[in-house]
Amino acid sequence: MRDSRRRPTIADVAKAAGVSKTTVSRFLSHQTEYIAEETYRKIEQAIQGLHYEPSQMARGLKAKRSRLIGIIVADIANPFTTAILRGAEDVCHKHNYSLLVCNSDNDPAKEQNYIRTLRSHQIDGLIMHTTGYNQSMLLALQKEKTQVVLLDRDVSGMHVDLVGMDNTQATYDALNYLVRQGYRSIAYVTAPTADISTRIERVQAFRSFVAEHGIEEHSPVFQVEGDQSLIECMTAFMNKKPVMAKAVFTGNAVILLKAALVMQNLGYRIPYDVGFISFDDPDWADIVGITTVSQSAYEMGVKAADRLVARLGGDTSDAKRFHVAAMLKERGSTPQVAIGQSLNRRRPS
Amino acid sequence: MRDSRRRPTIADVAKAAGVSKTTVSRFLSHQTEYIAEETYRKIEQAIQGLHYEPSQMARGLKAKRSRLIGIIVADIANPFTTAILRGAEDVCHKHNYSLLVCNSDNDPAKEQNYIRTLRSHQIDGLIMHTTGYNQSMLLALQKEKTQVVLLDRDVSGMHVDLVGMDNTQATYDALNYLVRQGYRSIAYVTAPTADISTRIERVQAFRSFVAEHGIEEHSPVFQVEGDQSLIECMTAFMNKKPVMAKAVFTGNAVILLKAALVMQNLGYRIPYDVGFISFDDPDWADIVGITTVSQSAYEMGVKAADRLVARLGGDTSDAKRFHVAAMLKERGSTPQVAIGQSLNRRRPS
DNA sequence: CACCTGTATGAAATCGGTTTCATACCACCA
DNA sequence: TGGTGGTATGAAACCGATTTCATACAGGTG
Repeated sequence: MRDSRRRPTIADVAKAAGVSKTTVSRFLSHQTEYIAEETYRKIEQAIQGLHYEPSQMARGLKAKRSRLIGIIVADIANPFTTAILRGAEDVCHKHNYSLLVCNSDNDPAKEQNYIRTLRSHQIDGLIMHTTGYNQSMLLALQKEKTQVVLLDRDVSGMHVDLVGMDNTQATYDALNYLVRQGYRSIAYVTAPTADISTRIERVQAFRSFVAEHGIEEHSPVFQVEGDQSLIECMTAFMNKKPVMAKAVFTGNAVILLKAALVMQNLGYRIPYDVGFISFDDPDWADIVGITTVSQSAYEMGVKAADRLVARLGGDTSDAKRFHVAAMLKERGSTPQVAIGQSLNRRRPS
Repeated sequence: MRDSRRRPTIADVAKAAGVSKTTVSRFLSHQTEYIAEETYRKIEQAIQGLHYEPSQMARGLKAKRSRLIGIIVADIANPFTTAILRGAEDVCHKHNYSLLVCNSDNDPAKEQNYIRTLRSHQIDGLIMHTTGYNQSMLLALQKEKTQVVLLDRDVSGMHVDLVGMDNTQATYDALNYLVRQGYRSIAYVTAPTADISTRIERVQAFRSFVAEHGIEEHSPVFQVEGDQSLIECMTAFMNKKPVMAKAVFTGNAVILLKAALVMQNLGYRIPYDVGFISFDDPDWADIVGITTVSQSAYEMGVKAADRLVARLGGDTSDAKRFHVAAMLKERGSTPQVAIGQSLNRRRPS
């Protein structure tokens, strides 16, 4: 007599169906070629009757597959991350994988910790939105046949698929647009670049662009950490002479929000006193009217998970870089201004 | 000779340290009472040298604990959900649990599917932001000693901890505030209530309140599904005579955003033509200036995970309901208006 | 009839840990 | 000297699946 407080095992099913564990196992893994119809039905009934569900743990132990995919994201509060999660989750679910979600908070130590945990759970694959610091652990993971796909950010020395975007191109596109709109003093505001490839590439692109266009003197890069430094940077930027059409270009939606709030608190109005553009495209950009460089994060999550599932399915083609398209979404925060037009240019009466 | 492409096992460690698997296992589970200092050191070194990490799969198989906690959320794109995830993740990480995140999309069938999957992964506990329909499966899970904590939404007949808020009270607080501000025609806009307890409670509270205050005639409840029906509802509400101070009360941040956009597209301005208030408190409410009923979702996530961890730690006290405080955050979208004041009351020149 | 082949099934080993039970050693005591 | 008890360790069973290998039976062939 089985009691219902214990999960049924394959042995219970075997007994109920009057066959051996082996046969049940064959049924479970769809090796039905040599199973008699009669037997098949009996097993089917036993499983239904017992509400049997095979244990992934036991399964994975022998088969060395857990059907778990780990994903380490840098900041779970960021809408960019959320969209990625949704994309990855959709794909994983479709292929019967489950997602172990970890939030590194952009902290390399926490990230390392999570890599260990995920390894202990025998994840089949890992989607990595990395801080960029844990190269050696990732290489070791890879050597143990755990598939890795990098998302958005690169890790030097890793020869794996990467799904991201062309940051240099996107930065140039945004800046070209701003210049066309008449802005000649642009501040790029980002979290500290640290070892994060995306941020580094964007800052480099920004610096090249403003140098090429001769506006580097009025176009600073601010690496801000914490609210106080943001306030100081914004204040300094807005006070800098000579007054001319200024715009703030933020590196992601979290900073965008903070920067916009700071501006508001300092008494500046968007776009009357300062233009705004940002990487990422949070859903609220629509209602506030912020021009953005949208990188379909959902698509990135989908693509990364797709690549991982393909690798797990035996795809051994060369590691590749996949770029999702960046799209400039023009909204009210970057109106056309006369070149060199000064601050307070169109504040409504 | 072990090759580095195979993960080291406890047997490898035992061999390297010159002891038995048993002793290593004791070391791993901190039963160090009877381990000689010399032995302890040798094991420690072997583990370090091999980069050994015990397999949770193998561990869990015998010990019947996976150190996995499942969480099924209704909508991963909702900032409310994100905040919950962050809270739950923080707690789980602290207690060395990992989070299996599933997104039901408010679809009972998908939810059921996920419950099965999580069961197959032998989760130790489940945090459930439920569609409300899968009571029997949850009861079965519970019978198998999987701890369940409900989040935000109730499931009838389940005797487990629930972390949520006092929806009736919060609804009354918000409506009392609106009435004090002078609004007499309030539309409550929600996704279809279906079997979701939170939504049902709020709608009931809304109906009671408007009846008690004699404003039910001008205060409809809209259960909207899809953008088209939202447009129709908003149009009807704004056109309804007699014109008087109107406000829209949305059931969550996702609908808030949609409704606000619809209003904007219809040419109405917030708050000049219509007041806005909403449940949830997305980060962008600050910059747009939307008054909200904030229910610290992060705290809810933390509390739910805390309860679950406590239960897993052996807490067998009676199932309880935990209410996080709701807080009215007054912002620009609900200015004081003269009672009965009509539409377009303060549109700026 | 002996032999082979294809079909259908089961016994037992295995995965990497934990747990139970046994035991060897030493010190101490009567 | 023999018994007792605490310390330190290991052999083997076990968890619930998969996988390898063996085998029983039916029907066809020379």
